[in-house]
Amino acid sequence: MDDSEFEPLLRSVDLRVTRPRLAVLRAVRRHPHADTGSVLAAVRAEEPSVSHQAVYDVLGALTESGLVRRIQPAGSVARYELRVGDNHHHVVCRSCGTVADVDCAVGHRPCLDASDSQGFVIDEAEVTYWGTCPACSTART
Amino acid sequence: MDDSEFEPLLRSVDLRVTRPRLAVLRAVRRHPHADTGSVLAAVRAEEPSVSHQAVYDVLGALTESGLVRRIQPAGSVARYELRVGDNHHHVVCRSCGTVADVDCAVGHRPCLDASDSQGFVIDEAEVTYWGTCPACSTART
DNA sequence: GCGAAAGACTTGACTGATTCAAGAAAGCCC
DNA sequence: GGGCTTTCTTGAATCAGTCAAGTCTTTCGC
Repeated sequence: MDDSEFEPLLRSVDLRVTRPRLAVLRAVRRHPHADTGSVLAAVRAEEPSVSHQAVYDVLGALTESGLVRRIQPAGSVARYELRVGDNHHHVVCRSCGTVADVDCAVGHRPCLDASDSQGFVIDEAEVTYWGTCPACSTART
Repeated sequence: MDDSEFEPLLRSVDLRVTRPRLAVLRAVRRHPHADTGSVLAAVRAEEPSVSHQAVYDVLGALTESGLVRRIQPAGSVARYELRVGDNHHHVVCRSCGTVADVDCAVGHRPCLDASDSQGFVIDEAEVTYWGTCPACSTART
């Protein structure tokens, strides 16, 4: 409900402050790992006239500027979360697709030094853990 | 061209040996990291009458049985490679989407022990490196 | 080898996330 | 407040992937 932090955030990356953008940021903060559809629904709860295209545009702009982080586990649509400074990773449930945050076991950037990078200039190492969430583990028993 | 190895492979996982399946396996071996469309094209080069649905079905079956591995970096369609025993990872070019193999820096399963797994039962840790491939690095200069 | 049962393939339609394009509206600097 | 630029709305299109129904193959017992 407190947008005071989002406004300067947007300005800091040279993005104009608009109602749709603030609404998207709020939605992403309240629903971590939400997909575009969920963000759209959350945004419309407070700003009914926002178009789905606007949400795509905004999420794209925020991702490009680094304010939000886009993740897309195999078999899933794109999901978004507020970019926080830490380099955390994600666990994805193979059964229901739920995503949860996981701090990296290694204190610092994990495995960032590939032994043989094939000449690629690597700038990020993304780790995705796959498994079964508590709910699905129980259900399967 | 030597299918002698694929036939027992299919039987070992209780899959019937069919022309489409052998063709898909050959295609995946010859084109590592190929997407479904490329696999379809390669398959049709030798088996013109194979339907696109068959390729989806076959890739699904092979993935499920563990003979091939499906990877899907964010923003990319699904890509496939022959499952080899090693636990290698991938570098993806942010610019052109090219995928290359990378041996893991850590000798064994990297980061598989998440510090806090949120109650998830984790069975795999997937690492994706993001960066710029040699060709795109050069082009951008 | 032969025939039945199960599994796999073909055909054709459909879904749903994401993107493209053109014009209207709003934010920002002076 | 005026005007330029960016952003948003509207509406259509694309494209990977999926669904469904019916036909053909592979397998396996005899």
